[in-house]
Amino acid sequence: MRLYLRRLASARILAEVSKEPFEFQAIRYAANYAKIQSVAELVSKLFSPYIERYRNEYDASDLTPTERATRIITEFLEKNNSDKTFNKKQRIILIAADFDEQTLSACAWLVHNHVDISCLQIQPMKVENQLFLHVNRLLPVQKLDDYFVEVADTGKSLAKVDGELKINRTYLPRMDKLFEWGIIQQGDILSIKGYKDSEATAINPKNIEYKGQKLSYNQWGQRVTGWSSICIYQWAISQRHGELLDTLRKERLLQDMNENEGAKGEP
DNA sequence: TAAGCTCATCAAGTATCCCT
DNA sequence: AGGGATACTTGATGAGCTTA
Repeated sequence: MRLYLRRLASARILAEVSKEPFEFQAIRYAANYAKIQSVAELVSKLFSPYIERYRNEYDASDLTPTERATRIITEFLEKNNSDKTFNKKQRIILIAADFDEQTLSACAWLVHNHVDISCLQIQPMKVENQLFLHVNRLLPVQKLDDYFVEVADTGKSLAKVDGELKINRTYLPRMDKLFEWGIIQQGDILSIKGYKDSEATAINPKNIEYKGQKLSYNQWGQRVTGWSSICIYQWAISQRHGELLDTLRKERLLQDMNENEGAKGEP
């Protein structure tokens, strides 16, 4: 944490020295780092020089900075089960004691245009002899809708049986929501798990192009597998993410749930 | 024997048509 | 235009099968 705060301070100083607003600096960093494709590239361009420079922060050992950097990153990715999704998506989180109106306005516009950027206000607090950090998420704003528990969130939906409402099935987000969340984008390549030559290009939430033909997602899945029916989310893999759509939407739901709980738990 | 996988079934959602 | 009936599409579910 200490190291992190010092880096934050460095970034702030850098922003002040360069006279560049720090939100734009963050975007520039995200865009630059988005080009990094592999752990080796990350190690050689960033982490190894960092270890070389701040050698005293690490325990003495026989490892070279490159070996040490590679080991740290690989262990981190394995521990977080992220080795297959390494640097597939960039997220910008701006943290400061306060934000000026121009920064908030620029970030709000980016959020509105589906850029994954958040503004967190962090203020240290002292209550009696204890120190706390008060974290307040300023952007994206918490919508009233986010506090409603939807049918999908409960994991079950209601169905009419013999004139009575009964809980009978789960209802998970569908293609339109996956597009809205950016999990699938126009032009993304999808394939069916275990089926060669099943690659197709996403057109919109309704259609996908497969071998020059515009089909629904289900039609595509049925055609590739030869089955009479398919739950496409459990079979379609996004090449960009390297994961099943079902996994991706569940991860997103979990992330939303955690963020909501975090926001509700704030003082 | 438990866990995971496959795939058909069928309820729910959506689109279209037709009647008023 | 509105609403009811019908057809079509979607996808959660669970039975049966396979694997460890």
